[in-house]
Amino acid sequence: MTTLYTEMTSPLGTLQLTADDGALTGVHFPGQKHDRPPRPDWQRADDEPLLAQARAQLADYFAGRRTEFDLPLAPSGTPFQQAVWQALLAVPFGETSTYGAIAAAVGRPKAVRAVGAAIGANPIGIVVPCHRVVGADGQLTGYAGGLQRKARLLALERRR
Amino acid sequence: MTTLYTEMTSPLGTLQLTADDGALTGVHFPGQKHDRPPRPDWQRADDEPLLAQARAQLADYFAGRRTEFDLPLAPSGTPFQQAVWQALLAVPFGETSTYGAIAAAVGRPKAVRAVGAAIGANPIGIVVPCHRVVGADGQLTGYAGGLQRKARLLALERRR
DNA sequence: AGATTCATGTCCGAAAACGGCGAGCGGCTC
DNA sequence: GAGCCGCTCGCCGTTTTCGGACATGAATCT
Repeated sequence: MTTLYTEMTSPLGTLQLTADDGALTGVHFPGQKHDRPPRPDWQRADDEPLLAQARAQLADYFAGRRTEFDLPLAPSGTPFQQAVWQALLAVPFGETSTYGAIAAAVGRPKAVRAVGAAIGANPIGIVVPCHRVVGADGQLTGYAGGLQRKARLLALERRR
Repeated sequence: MTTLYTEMTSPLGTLQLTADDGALTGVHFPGQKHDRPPRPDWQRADDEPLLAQARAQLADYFAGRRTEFDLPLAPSGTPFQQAVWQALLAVPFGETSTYGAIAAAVGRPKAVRAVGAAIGANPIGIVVPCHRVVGADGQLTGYAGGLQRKARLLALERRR
């Protein structure tokens, strides 16, 4: 049950990918909020099949050649968070949703702020498209990697 | 890093021994305060060398044939608790100490009640002789396994 | 229109409560 | 007086509880 990780460069900066037990568990910009700095008991594994595959799909995404990811995911979090992240996966490339819509989707229409917090804690950036959630009035309210990056991701998806 | 455990019968009731990674981590009377009920991810291992050895030494102790234990111990706790439990090991068979004396021994002469709490949380009963600590006036103030058992342990040690 | 209120899960820090104590003090007995 | 309770209060690490801050938004009130 060792944790494996690798890194890659993207138009938005370095990305760190983490995998546990055959499933992707993290995609972070180093230094972002809630990031997971590599620990000594982790093992760097650039050539591990899953990590290599993830890196390739992300590269394709940034190059505009891919709109969906096909990877085994295993983010760790509370049941509520799991539900929220699951709901995020249903927001398609190029579209956006709102915190209220996600809250409704998980059956807690009033837990809007809680949804905000859960989305903020999303450990698998980009692949779990937390950047596609905006305020009810369309405003980009926040992003763990910085609003700048959120805007550029949305622009990238709009461009197609 | 799997947890192994076994059981044995003693004059004071059933004892449950737990071991992790080559060292003893617990000796409990099932049902006592702060006990650790076996979990599904534990593995019963009556014949594991360390556990068998511990069982034998405890049997000798109850039979009056042994006054000291020789086992690798690894109780898990806070630094303060570790210090207190370490100090307990210095109280010899047949003698008693007081909460105040232990407090002084760990360099916190005034942390008497804290010492009481730490001793109460001792995960390795009998082997780490928390039963040898009594009140300043000689009163048996408490024991996770019940005062009854504390009294009988002290009687056993006095008998020799 | 703008300001205020409230609902809601999780994390985090602060604050309070809780003990397997023991010294000190005031009253009581003889 | 000299002991002997018995009460009160300070001590301190750990655990539990509590209060706020958050990647919000609909409804209600000026």
